[in-house]
Amino acid sequence: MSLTREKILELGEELILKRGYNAFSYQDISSELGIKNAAVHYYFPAKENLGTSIIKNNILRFEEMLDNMNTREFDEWGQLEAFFKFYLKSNREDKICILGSLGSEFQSLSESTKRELQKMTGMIIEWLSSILDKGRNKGLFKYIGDAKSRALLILSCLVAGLQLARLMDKSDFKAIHLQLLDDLKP
Amino acid sequence: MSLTREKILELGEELILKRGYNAFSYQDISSELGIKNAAVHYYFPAKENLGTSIIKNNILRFEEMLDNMNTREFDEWGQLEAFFKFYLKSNREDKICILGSLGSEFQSLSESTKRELQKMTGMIIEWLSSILDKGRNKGLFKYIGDAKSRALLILSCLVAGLQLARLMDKSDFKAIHLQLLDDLKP
DNA sequence: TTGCTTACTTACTTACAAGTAAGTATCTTT
DNA sequence: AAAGATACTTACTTGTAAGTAAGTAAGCAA
Repeated sequence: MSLTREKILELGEELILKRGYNAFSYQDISSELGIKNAAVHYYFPAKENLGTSIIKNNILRFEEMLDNMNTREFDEWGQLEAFFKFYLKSNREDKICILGSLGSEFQSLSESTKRELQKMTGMIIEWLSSILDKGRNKGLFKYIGDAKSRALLILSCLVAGLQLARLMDKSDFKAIHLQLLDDLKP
Repeated sequence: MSLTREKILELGEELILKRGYNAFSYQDISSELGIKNAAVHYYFPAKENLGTSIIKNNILRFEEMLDNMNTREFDEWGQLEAFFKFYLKSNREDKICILGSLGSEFQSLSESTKRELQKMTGMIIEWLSSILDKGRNKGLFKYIGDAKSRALLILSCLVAGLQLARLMDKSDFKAIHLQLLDDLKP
């Protein structure tokens, strides 16, 4: 794997999370990395290829996180906290979540980028639903309604929590985070 | 007040809510309205003026909604439902909320647009906190924690609920909406 | 009736974003 | 040693976004 390619992916992701997909250009990437515009096109012929690859990368990292939690035998609280930790880090770094960033510009994305984003969102919701379901069955969590609705609600809180906290006050995310935890406690 | 100016504001808002601030141009507006590019610049010299004016307009409409609810003496449930109704309508129209749309591209906005967005968000959170507080004191609502944290959590659910529902399935927003209501019932 | 304001249009500039075609240096394989 | 393949650069094209300067037609006001 090429180091330059990885740097482009990393910086592209950072730009999406900080400024938004339509607010950055290949020039932003090439000048920051000290390469030429065409070098970015060499790895990602069109911007939609870069966008789609960044999501695929996120899917891979999500799957790695799940594998890691499985091998280390995290219980449902542990898994939820690991997931939350990811958002707490984003909050510290003034980044939002990729679902919220690309979701807000959804209609302006290419079909392949849209599909990849839907795939990733679907995976997260499914995983979150399953651990909420298992955790409640074990008596670890308490909540009203079905697991999928609760997963949608919690994920929404995290996604827009980052957006609102970046806009208003970083500490607002901590408040949301604590409320989410308290609400789930039996 | 000019009709053209109002049409530009309306269409500009729709474009922000459907595609995103950085994904539309003055050309999109002028061609749709059958006017020239420069006519849009006549009312809004720079794009940031348009962005800021759209938010100011939203603040006005929010204040009108509050006035209306006050004169009609809505109780706290009624006020909350009126607010939710706004989001349900956006969901039907495949629009997201202006807070989430501009919030996701926050770092790319001009200082005046940022300030206006912060003002609007602050007003909404303050209002939501106050009715959650009053409603709980009257025994209408039940929730854990302080009113402001609860307001942040509920607003986050609405904001990202629209984003996720547009991305995945429109009916997902209904699920989130019902959960929010159930969670507040005493 | 002259002049001022409003609401635009015409015609342009500047800049930048996206993308491409062709060339080149280096390493790698046959 | 010749022929790819890899990883770029040089130099360009095309399109579009943002913005502006100057002009104009219509209405209204003194």
